[in-house]
Amino acid sequence: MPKVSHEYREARRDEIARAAVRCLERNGVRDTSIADIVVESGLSIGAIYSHFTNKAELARYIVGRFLIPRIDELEAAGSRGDALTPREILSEMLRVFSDGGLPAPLVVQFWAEAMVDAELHAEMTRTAGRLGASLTTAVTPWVRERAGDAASAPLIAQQSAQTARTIASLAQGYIANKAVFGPRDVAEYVDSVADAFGA
Amino acid sequence: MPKVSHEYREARRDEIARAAVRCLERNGVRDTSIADIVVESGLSIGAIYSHFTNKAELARYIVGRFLIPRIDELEAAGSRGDALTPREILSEMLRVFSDGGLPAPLVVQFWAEAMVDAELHAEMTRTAGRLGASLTTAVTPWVRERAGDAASAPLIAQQSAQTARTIASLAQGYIANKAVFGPRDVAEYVDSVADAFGA
DNA sequence: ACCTGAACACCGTTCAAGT
DNA sequence: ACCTGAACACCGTTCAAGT
Repeated sequence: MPKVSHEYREARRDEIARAAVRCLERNGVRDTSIADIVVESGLSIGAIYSHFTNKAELARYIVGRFLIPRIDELEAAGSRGDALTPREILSEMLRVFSDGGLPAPLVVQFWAEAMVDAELHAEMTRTAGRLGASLTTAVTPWVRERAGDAASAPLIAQQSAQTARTIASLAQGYIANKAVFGPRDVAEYVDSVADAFGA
Repeated sequence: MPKVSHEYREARRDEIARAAVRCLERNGVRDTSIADIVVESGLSIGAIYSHFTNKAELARYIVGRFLIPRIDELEAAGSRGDALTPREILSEMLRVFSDGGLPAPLVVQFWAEAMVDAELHAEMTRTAGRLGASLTTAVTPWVRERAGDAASAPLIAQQSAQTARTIASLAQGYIANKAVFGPRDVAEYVDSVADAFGA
């Protein structure tokens, strides 16, 4: 396969995906039709269907294309930092998700789509698995420090995974709450969690 | 308006709503059509449209009908209890949302619908407002106790509202996480939050 | 007043035909 | 190979007509 052709194809897919995201931000998942994306992109129905087998695959591409770089940022932040606390990891994660990321209502709509589209659910589980691994890695030093020398490696691994899932939950809680009730300062949220659930 | 007629009408709406919920639990919001509800209920298209102006109003009715009793339960629990901690309030709230309530994936799908349907969003904001008020009431004694005698009433009210929003966020986080990644024990989640964010 | 179901506008997707 | 757009099956909703 010639390289130029591959690059052209990727560029075309990106062009379509970016047009789709503009529609999604304007009207939400439910109210953007293929016809809207046709108009926004200036292409034709057939052109879109020659690059994506269906609307769900386009959604999957968008999730991968726009979310994975953010996960990479988080992973980088996690691996360069040393013994970050869950609070710091959550703050970092929400920073990644809030400024310039996909808008919160759109993230919630993707969750909902994933409940219904098995392929999208698989794609999300895959990306979320990477995210979970990053979070687990990032939180392990903190867990080890608190557990003391007596703790076995499997115990630390299990506790790290559990804490990572909790951090992911709190991030999801922030996003869902923001989507339904409007914006909230990240620092205020994290402080409030610590304040209400501390000790 | 004669009472029997009103009761008949309410019963009919309930019959339709229950048939709809059976479809929703089986196939999700996106994959249940009016035609499905027609089959499930044994009625006709027109019968449904003579009781609900459209699909969104049916969704709104379902939210009100099935969620409000749960909120009332929570309110009752909050007002009979004295100085519950945020942990206890969150546990109580999740208990209400988990056993026998609407399944988590369905709740997420309703959030997504609300992003797109203004009327449903208004209905959700209204029910969520009541929930927020209940949570605020429930958490106020705890906030007051911690603040000490020096704290002014407006400060306590503001902090109670803030804590209530945080509890709601954590509940949403639990629901979203459960919907995407599968079930998790409520007590384990709450303990893990306290453990990771304590002190 | 409640209900019926054919009809309508619109949706995602396909596919024969063009370049 | 990429693209076109008419055609198709299906969706939510309407409405003239029945009881």
